Amino acid sequence: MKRTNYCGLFSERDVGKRTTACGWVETKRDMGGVIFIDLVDREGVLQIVFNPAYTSPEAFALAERVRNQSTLMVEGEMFLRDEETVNTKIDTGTVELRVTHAVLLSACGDLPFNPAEADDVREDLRLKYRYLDLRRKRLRDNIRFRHRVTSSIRRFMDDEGFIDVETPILTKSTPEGARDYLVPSRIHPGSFYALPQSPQLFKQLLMVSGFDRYYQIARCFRDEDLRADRQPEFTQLDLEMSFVEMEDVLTLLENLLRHVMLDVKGIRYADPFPRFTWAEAMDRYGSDKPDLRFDLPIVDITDLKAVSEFSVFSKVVEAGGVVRAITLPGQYDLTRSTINELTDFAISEGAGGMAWIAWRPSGEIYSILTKYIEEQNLLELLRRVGAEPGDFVLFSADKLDIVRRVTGALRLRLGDMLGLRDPDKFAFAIVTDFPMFEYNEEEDRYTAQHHPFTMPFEEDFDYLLTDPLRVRSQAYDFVLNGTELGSGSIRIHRSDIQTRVFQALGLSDQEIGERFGFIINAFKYGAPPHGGFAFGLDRLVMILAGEQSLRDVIAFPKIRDASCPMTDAPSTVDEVQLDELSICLADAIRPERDRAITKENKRRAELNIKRLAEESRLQISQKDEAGMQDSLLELISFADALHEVDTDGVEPTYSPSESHDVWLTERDDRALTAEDALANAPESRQQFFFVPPVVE
RNA sequence: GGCGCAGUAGUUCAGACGGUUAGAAUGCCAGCCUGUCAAGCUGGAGGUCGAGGGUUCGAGUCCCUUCUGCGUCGCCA
Repeated sequence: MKRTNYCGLFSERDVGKRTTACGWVETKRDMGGVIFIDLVDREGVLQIVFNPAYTSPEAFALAERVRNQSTLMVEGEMFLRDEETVNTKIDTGTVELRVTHAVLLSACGDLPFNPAEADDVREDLRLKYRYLDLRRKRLRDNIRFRHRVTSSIRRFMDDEGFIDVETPILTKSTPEGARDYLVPSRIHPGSFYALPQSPQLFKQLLMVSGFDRYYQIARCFRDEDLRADRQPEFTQLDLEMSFVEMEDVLTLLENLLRHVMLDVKGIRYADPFPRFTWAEAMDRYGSDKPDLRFDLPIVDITDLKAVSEFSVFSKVVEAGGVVRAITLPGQYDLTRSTINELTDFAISEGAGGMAWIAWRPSGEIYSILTKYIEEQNLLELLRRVGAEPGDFVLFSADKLDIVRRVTGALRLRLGDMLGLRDPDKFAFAIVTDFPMFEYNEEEDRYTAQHHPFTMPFEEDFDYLLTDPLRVRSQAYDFVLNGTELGSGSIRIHRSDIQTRVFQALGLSDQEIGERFGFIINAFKYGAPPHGGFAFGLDRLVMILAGEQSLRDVIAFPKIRDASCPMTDAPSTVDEVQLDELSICLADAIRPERDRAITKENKRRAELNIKRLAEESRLQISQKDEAGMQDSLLELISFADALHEVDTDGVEPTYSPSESHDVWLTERDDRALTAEDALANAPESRQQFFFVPPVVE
């Protein structure tokens, strides 16, 4: 079975040639005497024509009854189309294959939905039939685009001397970070592997081993709740470099992203990627992942005279808070309801309220603030925030972290409102100097903001145990369009510093030893200074492909409850498997599992032995009835179990008897002696199987 | 776990104030049709209005409970 070419790749060069094409029936146009079929494969569409003038009667009959999404192989001659029948919408629109012979390779049954026009179909249905869903051009294009991104990355990493090394999927659970996916060990009852949240420790150990430059397109697992941009298993480009400083890693990453953007999007970036320290990003954009597709900067006005004149502001300042503003150029005429919506939104983000100024083009300042603030001070304020007549200015005053959150959220909301978040624009940003720790109120301890292997700034070493919140780390993020693409850091390569960081996180010496002993140990045998990065490949592809959900760039994604509608994973397993793993389920989830048993009980009720007995003209006692019921149920469940058995690829069995079975065409020609045949008989006499008498 | 949106034919959707037999498009089945390209025309089948309860003479529509999907917050070093 050979095709001449992909459907979508035929051209006028093939005209006049004997041609074979294979593909899926996308649409059929049956004119009665002539039938057109759009045959598609991954490369595109080809029109094939059935006409009794040149098509065999069998092939024509096939074309009449074939249904959409069936697979066909057709043979015929390629013709140039008449000028008026050319279809400019498809690449092969100037030619058509006139079919002489056709084979139905596989018929398509009733479709749950038509993949040719499935863009609006319910997502859960699409995911249940993901193989059909993936026939859609849009998804196919996404998956192929993803492949282009990964190959571009691999080419770059290769050229830069990085070595692709695989790291374990079955590994050790570590207490920091996200919830682990656990895998029970059969050989070590009660012990568990964890699936890696990232190859973090292994890549650091590869640096200790001297590989110098490592990368991997690695699957990572985190057992946390899903979002449109978050899957429980996802893919990272993971890399690590030795004998480097932060600048080296940032330069490499920037070059990588430039390379990829040019490769897959044809976009060349003239300027260096904008860089901010964490504090700058938080102050100017109210976020550690600023969306730089638009400006709308946040401006601090805490020190202005105008602020001290308005008591709502001045009280905040006296309490150590800040006052900040965002200017919307040309938006002086926002409606009252829009302003109210923005105010409600600010309040929902934690603000107490939202003051604002509409500076009319006439120069009139329209605002409640004019009642409290002298005009000259108000003008100074407007100058500070860069406003001009015709602009709208809004304010947030509160504690620093609240103002950052509120202004950051407002800025994005305003960006959406004004249509500034252009999906065709790709704005990168680099954020550095993250705080080393943050305080976790729930656990009443500090946790690492990046991860505990991040090197603090040397000048902050002394605060590690005295004032952890003051410690900055040599960590950095790459941000694209307001989404965190990934993060990295220079790592700790000295065991003494690593130990102090663990102590700052509140880990006891014993915990440190048990959980991380191997890496602290490794650093005792000569470790290079090293640093690296990991970025979310799925997210990068999603943004570049212009999709809103990771599910549209992953071939077989999970849904919101982390399950897979197609395979029904995760699923319960039988007792035998659990026993082997020394696992017993909590009482609380038993009822769920006992559904199978309920089914059994239902069957018991349906099984009317008395009636069976009457129909068989048998008289049975009550005791026999119960026994019979049990035996029958046992038989039924045995049949069920047999039904479940996967017999694909199992050797057929043979009967030694001479009798013919019309269904069983295979024959076993081995000669069988009587001894062989009776080998398992409980009792045999003179080559006969002895059967004890049943009826006296 | 909280909040929001959605659930009506295989699919995508409409369904006023609660009122006859719940509609459309598409798909499916049958018939017609030799140049279509989202082919067209004629006819037909197809519904537990997510499920359960309530109010009512009467519920797709109102009320309560519940299930499912999506989004969002918590969570995600």
